[in-house]
Amino acid sequence: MSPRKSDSRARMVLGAAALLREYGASATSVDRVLAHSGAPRGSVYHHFPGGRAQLIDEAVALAGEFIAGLIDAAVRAGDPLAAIDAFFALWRHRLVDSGFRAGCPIVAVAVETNDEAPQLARSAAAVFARRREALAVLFVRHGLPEERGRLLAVFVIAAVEGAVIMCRADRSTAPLDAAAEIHDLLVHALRDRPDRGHAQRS
Amino acid sequence: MSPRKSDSRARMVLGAAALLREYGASATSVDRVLAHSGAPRGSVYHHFPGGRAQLIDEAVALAGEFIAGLIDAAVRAGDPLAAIDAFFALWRHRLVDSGFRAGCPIVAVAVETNDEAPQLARSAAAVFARRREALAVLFVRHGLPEERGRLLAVFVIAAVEGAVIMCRADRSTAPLDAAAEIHDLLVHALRDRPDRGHAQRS
DNA sequence: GTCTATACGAAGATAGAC
DNA sequence: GTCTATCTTCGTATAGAC
Repeated sequence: MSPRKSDSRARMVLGAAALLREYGASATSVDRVLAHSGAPRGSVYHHFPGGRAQLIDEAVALAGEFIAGLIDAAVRAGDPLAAIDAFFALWRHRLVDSGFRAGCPIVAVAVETNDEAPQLARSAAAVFARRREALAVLFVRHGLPEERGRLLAVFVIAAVEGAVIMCRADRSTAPLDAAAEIHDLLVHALRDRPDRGHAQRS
Repeated sequence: MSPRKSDSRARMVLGAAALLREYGASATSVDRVLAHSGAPRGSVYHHFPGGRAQLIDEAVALAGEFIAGLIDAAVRAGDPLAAIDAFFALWRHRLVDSGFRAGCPIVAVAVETNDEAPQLARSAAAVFARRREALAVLFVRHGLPEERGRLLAVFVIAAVEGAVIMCRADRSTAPLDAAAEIHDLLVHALRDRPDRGHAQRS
């Protein structure tokens, strides 16, 4: 768009993503993004005509694509179980490295979003959907039936996101470790067991 | 404490919990709680000397105990699997009834909490721990070994919380439905399969 | 693209009367 | 227990110069 690449614009989006992880969506104000990224105050609405909402939205898209891209790369590399392990390990390292202050920026936006900013909810939903699909491919490649792969992808994404939240609150990686351990058992069980009919729920 | 029971105080705590569910922690301002609960503005700091932080804290404790109490009641009633189904159903109904606006208030606080309000993180952690223990009892009663029951409790709580977040973003109960379906398979698998040694992760 | 200055609202919290 | 100011800080956003 611009005649030359803007450095401060990219730094603002990265800074916004970092603040989303550590402080949540509401606390990610324009002022704090500027302070964190060192970008100049005067050009905020030049780079982001949509104001703060646009900035957050781009940060969500960037952070979302980063994770989904990792999963895609793992699919191409061809070792599904190692890829899932890496997925758990990524969050574990982020938690520890940040002193248990960093969580998932997508979750932060999804939880704090309300009717006044519907676009942010849609962006968060798109990131979740993208991630689910990438992970489902991984499970199917690992030998699960397609339907089970999709269901399991939802379950695993949900469990990881929930575990990260609990890890932050507990200041411990124990919830994520427990989830990883159960996950191993789960994948083996779903691959080995025949698909019996299951009870219908109300 | 007071010579007679205060009505507006309880209404404020309930109102705060409702706002936490629908709008998140940062959006749960004292003003909004007052407007939502119809409580008088003048007595806020009489009832809550600790200010807004104390109000949120009590709302977290109240909402947390409500869910944990449901699980406890299910344990006493003696039908573990029905109890878990009810656990999933509770969230499903809350989502649908609120037009997919309501989430988990504990998650909201946990995600938005930062270093300036460390007590809130501790309160959220306590609620999660309480819920994990109640659910672990349920699984052990269902026939799982104690260690697996504890691990599975963490996993299921995490998956439900994560699924609720995704349901809100997607405006659909599909993630929660998928989690419930996988959960059935998981419980059966972990009860039936012998406890093999599993690979150590870094 | 970047600057300073400023308008405007909402938030938490306190003071002092009743 | 409840009322009505009021203080201060912080947030988004805009205006207009450079």
